[in-house]
Amino acid sequence: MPSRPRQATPAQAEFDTADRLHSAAIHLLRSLRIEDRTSGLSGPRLSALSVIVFAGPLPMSGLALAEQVQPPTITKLVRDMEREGLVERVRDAHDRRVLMVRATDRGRALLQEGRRRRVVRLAAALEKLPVADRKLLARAARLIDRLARPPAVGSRPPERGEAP
Amino acid sequence: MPSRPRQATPAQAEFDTADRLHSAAIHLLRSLRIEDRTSGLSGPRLSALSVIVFAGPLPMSGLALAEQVQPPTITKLVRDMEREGLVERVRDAHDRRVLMVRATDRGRALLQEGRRRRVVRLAAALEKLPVADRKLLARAARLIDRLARPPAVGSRPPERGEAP
DNA sequence: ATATTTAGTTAGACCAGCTAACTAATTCTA
DNA sequence: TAGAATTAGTTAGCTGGTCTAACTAAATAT
Repeated sequence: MPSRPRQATPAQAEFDTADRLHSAAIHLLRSLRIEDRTSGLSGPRLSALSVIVFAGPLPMSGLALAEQVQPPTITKLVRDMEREGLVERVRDAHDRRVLMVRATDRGRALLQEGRRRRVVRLAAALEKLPVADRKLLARAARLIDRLARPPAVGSRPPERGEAP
Repeated sequence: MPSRPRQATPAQAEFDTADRLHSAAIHLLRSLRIEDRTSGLSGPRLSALSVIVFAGPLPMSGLALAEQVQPPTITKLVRDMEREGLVERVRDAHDRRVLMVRATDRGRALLQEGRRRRVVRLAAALEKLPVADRKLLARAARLIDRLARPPAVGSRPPERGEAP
């Protein structure tokens, strides 16, 4: 979609790259979403469950922060996942306002499976690429994720269980 | 969120990369979506409008194909964008079943502006990266987009205005 | 002339996100 | 220490994007 008429804007190259990344992300997620119906785990759920499993039990607010969404979004997400037995909410003893979320065994198991399903097609496509391209994408993935969390840059104390 | 226990699976490295790309795409789009409210153009709209502008007037079905979504999704998307004066639908004279979609001047103008808005934060972040990283991301964006359109691979003739 | 195929829409569902307004628990302060 | 302010989370209600199933209308094939 890019390849628009060049104008003498500063940072035109960066703009184009940003634009292409944007499109690529949309198309990537759309193509992955095909697997949702069978796996029962959408992208956002998979992503949240992943945080819950690997960043240990954490408060609702922590999850909202990690996922970069507003609290009500997390309320709904966790409520639905709780209904399906993937996570549990436990009232914190020290501060009875906070609810700690943790994964159930079933949640842990489904994370593996769901992730495999959702990502397997992409992984298969990756296998067909030349080694250099695969390496490039591995590095790019890390870069993008760092780039995509601008409010956090340098300002958010690392969450429990988060890589330093 | 990856960094899971290594198992001796074939293609473990590709799986991890795919997983990371998945997360990165989710977080990227979430971070970009913040600009939506001000621009009036969400990701999907921006993406569709971009196709309409640069791939010229095209039938609804062509847009659905390009965007990799089902026809009803396009019906709604285009209907809403038409309401806002961004695109028009014209009955094709030769085959009166098909509706050609084309951008209005207003649509064209808003595309520029909306894209700028939505992507400007990311572009700014890119500018702060070392040159090598920027180049890497530019290449990665193209790779990802190609990867993410598996049904089209090799089968779709390049659209007008699309880089060859 | 009818049957089949194709393009698009409508209806109805679901999920993910938001803001605004609320409750309950905690902490601050006068 | 009583009341005010803050914090954690929920509820209600909206928008948007996506899907499938069932439909209409036009074109094509038998």
